[in-house]
Amino acid sequence: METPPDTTPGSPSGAAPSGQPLRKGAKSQKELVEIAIDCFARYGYQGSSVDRIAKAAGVTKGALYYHFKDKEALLAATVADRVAAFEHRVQQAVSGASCPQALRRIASVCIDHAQLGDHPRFAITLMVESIETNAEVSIQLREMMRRFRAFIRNLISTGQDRGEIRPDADATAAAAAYNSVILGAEIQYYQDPDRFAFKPAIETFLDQLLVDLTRGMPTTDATSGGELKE
Amino acid sequence: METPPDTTPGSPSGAAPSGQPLRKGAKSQKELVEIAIDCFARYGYQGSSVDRIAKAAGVTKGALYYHFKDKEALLAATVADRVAAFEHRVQQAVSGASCPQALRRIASVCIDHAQLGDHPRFAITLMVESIETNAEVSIQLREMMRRFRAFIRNLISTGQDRGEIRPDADATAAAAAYNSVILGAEIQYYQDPDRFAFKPAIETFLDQLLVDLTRGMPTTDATSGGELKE
Amino acid sequence: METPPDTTPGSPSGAAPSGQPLRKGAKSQKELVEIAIDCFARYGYQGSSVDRIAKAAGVTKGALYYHFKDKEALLAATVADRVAAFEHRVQQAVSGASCPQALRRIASVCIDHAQLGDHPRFAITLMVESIETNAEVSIQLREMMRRFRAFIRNLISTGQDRGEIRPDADATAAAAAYNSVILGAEIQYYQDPDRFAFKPAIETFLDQLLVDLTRGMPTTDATSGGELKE
Amino acid sequence: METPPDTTPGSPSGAAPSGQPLRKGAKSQKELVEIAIDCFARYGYQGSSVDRIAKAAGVTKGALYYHFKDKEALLAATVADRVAAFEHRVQQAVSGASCPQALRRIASVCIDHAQLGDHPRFAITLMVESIETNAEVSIQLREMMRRFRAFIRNLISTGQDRGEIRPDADATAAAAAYNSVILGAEIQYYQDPDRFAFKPAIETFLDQLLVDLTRGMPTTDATSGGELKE
DNA sequence: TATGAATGAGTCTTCATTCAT
DNA sequence: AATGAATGAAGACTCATTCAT
Repeated sequence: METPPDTTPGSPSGAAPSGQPLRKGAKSQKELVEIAIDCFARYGYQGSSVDRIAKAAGVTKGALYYHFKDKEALLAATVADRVAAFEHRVQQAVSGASCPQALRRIASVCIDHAQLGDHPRFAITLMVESIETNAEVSIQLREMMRRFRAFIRNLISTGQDRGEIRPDADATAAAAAYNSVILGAEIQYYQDPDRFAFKPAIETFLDQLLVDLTRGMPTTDATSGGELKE
Repeated sequence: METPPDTTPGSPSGAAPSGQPLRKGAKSQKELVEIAIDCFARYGYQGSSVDRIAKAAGVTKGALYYHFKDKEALLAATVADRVAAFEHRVQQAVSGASCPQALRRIASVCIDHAQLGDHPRFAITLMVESIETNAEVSIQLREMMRRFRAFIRNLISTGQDRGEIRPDADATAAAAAYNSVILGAEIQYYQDPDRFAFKPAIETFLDQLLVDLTRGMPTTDATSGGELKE
Repeated sequence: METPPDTTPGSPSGAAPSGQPLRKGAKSQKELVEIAIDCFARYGYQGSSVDRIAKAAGVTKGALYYHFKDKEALLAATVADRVAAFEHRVQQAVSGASCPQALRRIASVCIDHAQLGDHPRFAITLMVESIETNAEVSIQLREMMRRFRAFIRNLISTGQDRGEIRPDADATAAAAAYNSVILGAEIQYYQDPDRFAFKPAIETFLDQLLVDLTRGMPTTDATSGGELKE
Repeated sequence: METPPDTTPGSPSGAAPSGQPLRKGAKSQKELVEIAIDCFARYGYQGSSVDRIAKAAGVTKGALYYHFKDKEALLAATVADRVAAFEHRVQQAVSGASCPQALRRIASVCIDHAQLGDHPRFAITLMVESIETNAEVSIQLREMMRRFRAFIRNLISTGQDRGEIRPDADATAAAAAYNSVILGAEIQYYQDPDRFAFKPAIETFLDQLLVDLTRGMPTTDATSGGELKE
């Protein structure tokens, strides 16, 4: 069970911070969080020693402790960051879309998110790891999932109100299924990126879901999954 | 990140073994594996110290090391056990069923498995944790998932050959979606057993999937998900 | 600091025990001692776990504990065995020889002993290791060395009485030097068997010693080191 | 096989370091090495637990691991230190001396070294222990011994070139004998400091050796071992 | 006579955390 | 704002020893 050393990344989020060039190893709090996210996503909380994170960031442990009370505080910061980013992204994706369109766009966002390696895997890894070992994080991530499911459910309900979705559909169950496919597909993709048919799995599901939800409704473009093409 | 102490379970497999009483707290190798599975499933590999497992089993660390070369060997034994059990269970479920029936039955088996707490969560927890930290286990679990997807794909292909499934369906993508819902639903269930609509999520998916796969085919009973009732 | 596994030796002392063929792994106390000597000689006391010795002997630890109260008792048995064997060998070598001859023969015995791998290294290894860690063994080996030095000293004194050795020689110092070369040469030989000139070192010393001790005495054959040829 | 606890020594190198007082029990890397040498010399590698060394140094195990990657790295540091110190001492001893003088001086250095308890026994203890258990250290010490033998051999060869030593002497064998006596005498001295005639043993050998090597050569003062008096 | 199973103390090592500077 | 040095608790693993059979 050894884990390979982390290749010290530069600023992971692309462009260097504008303005004053920070001195040797100096990192802003935000950057430390980004790097911690990378570690936690890859190795989990227990698998990421403070020293490993510090080394990946090119600073000493002391620097981390200067910015964060303890390891859990660092974790909390990363979780908060990821949750906010995810919800922001989802909000962006749906603005002004019909329900079917929104469902396709959100899925698309999740796929991109997972494949572009922003900080993929983070939520899933921590979700699984923290269920029995870190109540606070577990609750935060559970709440995030609840909000996400509620969001999807609302999307569908609103679609029903708008006449885009058949009124007798079970919005809660549909949302649960929707979430499940995305989550399950992501895990399989992380586990086996070369052989798991990531996008087809989600597209297949979406096609079926939308056929089902819009059965007997006036046709819209979005029903026939046009937007998921890369 | 404290984890509660494990309440020492009695012989987990039900009745005490009649006959020869071993030494104080003596446990057979098989029993040790069962208990280790419990721990790994709950706390992950890194979260399960050898001492914790030993205490849960009511033996000392030395006893564990007598039976297993090291912690990884114990892990390997648990993984092998779970993989075999899962595949056996799936085999059982499908014997003599039509494709649609088989897909419903396998889902049913997974749901029961997850809810009855046999040793739920084990595969998912280890799958996520081991991706970057334990190549051997990661490979074993990846192979298991590949086999499972191939199995589902074959089920569908066979269904196509038999005329149960529409011939132009994409068996690979359908299998990937099928796997995804189950996996994703399980995680959400473990994370939020009280609020996640486990069975409805999977049923909703299955109904849609089977409607899609059997479109234009002669109707069978299994299409209308009768068997998923508990 | 890993040590290679011991290749399970058969009966190391050559011929199988006459009479009843012992059953699987059964070993006489004598045989266990021989094997323990091998281990202790190679890896030292601390480096030879009871399990390692047992495995080398093809028995279980329990069997060792049946024959010997504890690990130290086994050690004591090996030390006693080696000390007795060494002193016996030396006694044999000198019987009926003149002092110079005896000194050559004893050296010869030591060289053969070291090179033929009877149980070489044992005394040295244990001597060095036990100085601070095992008073009993240390004393036993110290006594052995004292006896050996006294023996050599007596040999020389007797030689002086007999007129073989010049009377003003310092028998004690000569004995000390004699012992030193043998001991020091053995260590260097064990450490570097391919490159250390084992026999020449001792021969050179012996030649000089005997020239010195017999200075002004009537010449004997033994003075001119004939017997050390292999 | 119990070993007495080490009496925590103060700063072993004499006066306390003036100036900056470090943390409670803080020791410089150099000091840790000195203390480790003491322990290894006395109890060997296996007999010196990291905890024992740490306690002897008045620090915690963690402090040791802060400075040295693992126990073997600490060992390596001690070996390197000792080898360098020994070779330096020998170099010093011979500068500008004739061959016979040099041989006497080096012996003198070894005797002082052993008796003044600088860090005696270290090389011998580790040499014997590491032969089968630590290839790296074994090689380092073997190389040191080879260099030392070569050094003595060169000394003699040079003496031959200069006309101090008889040209038909076997320099290699003489060097081997020289080394052997010193090594063997040291061991016996460590084993039995009260009763082993340390200096006489070596002097006796040296006298004989120099008589032999300078046979037929113009006399020098050094031949008649004046300098070995304490 | 010997084994298989187990114990508990001890060993090497890691890690979260602290703190003087 | 950050570092270097250190701590102490915990973790993986070993080992001498015991004992029922």
